[in-house]
Amino acid sequence: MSITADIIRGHTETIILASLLEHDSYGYQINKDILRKTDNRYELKEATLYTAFRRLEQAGYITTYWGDEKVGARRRYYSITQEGRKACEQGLREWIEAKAVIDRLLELDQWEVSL
Amino acid sequence: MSITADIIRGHTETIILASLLEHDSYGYQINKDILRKTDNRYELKEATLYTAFRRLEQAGYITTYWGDEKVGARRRYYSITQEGRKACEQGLREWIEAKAVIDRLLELDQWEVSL
DNA sequence: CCGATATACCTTGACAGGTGAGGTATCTTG
DNA sequence: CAAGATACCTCACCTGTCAAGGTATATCGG
Repeated sequence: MSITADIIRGHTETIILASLLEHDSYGYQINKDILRKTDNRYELKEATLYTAFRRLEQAGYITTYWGDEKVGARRRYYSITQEGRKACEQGLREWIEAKAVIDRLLELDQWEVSL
Repeated sequence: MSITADIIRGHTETIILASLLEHDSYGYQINKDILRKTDNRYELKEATLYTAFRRLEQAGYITTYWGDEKVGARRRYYSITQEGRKACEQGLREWIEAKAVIDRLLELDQWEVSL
């Protein structure tokens, strides 16, 4: 896990929201999805994940319900709300903007050859 | 200033180091440069800037000296060290990596059409 | 059957970086 | 002479991350 936390910090919520866009999911699964999508390069810490869920719920961006597993550990599912979709889109916009700004500031073109 | 702090958080030090790559500079100037480079979209808060300088100095990434202005307010200049250059390059690598990871997680391609 | 591992959830306290609010001093310009 | 720009700085507070701890169930090899 070479990616330092502070680099990702602030994107956590958008990442979680984005993972709920297509279908409801639960904590463990969301994290495994992240791991898979990034070819094992990144994974949220559990504490980070669950505190983010609480924030998102409080903000009205997600709702939650318990799954009815007959077998195995119980699962708490999360569902993105309409407001959550808006927030996700907003987060994405901010990401695109931030990316442009940081790229500009790090003057990527200066280095690209040698990296 | 639409870019939220947490999005930039963690890049501050790399941004400052990058601004010192070509020539020494001082706090106020560095911030104005950032403002100019980003077309007034982004600017570091002064408190953020100066605390970052202290960290960078402590880490041995920059050295500092007072300018000999005959007129106007005094300026404290900063100079990037060899280690600072390495750290900057490392920060840039991390940025490139993080960018790829976040892009993947936000599945940018899903949206790009509508954004 | 027992230990290890995977699945699945959760909380707490500590820590680090960002920042609002406050301060100092000099120079320019109307 | 007041206002604003230049230029520096610190402190206390806030927020997100995370190590460390906890709970419970299922599977699988030996």
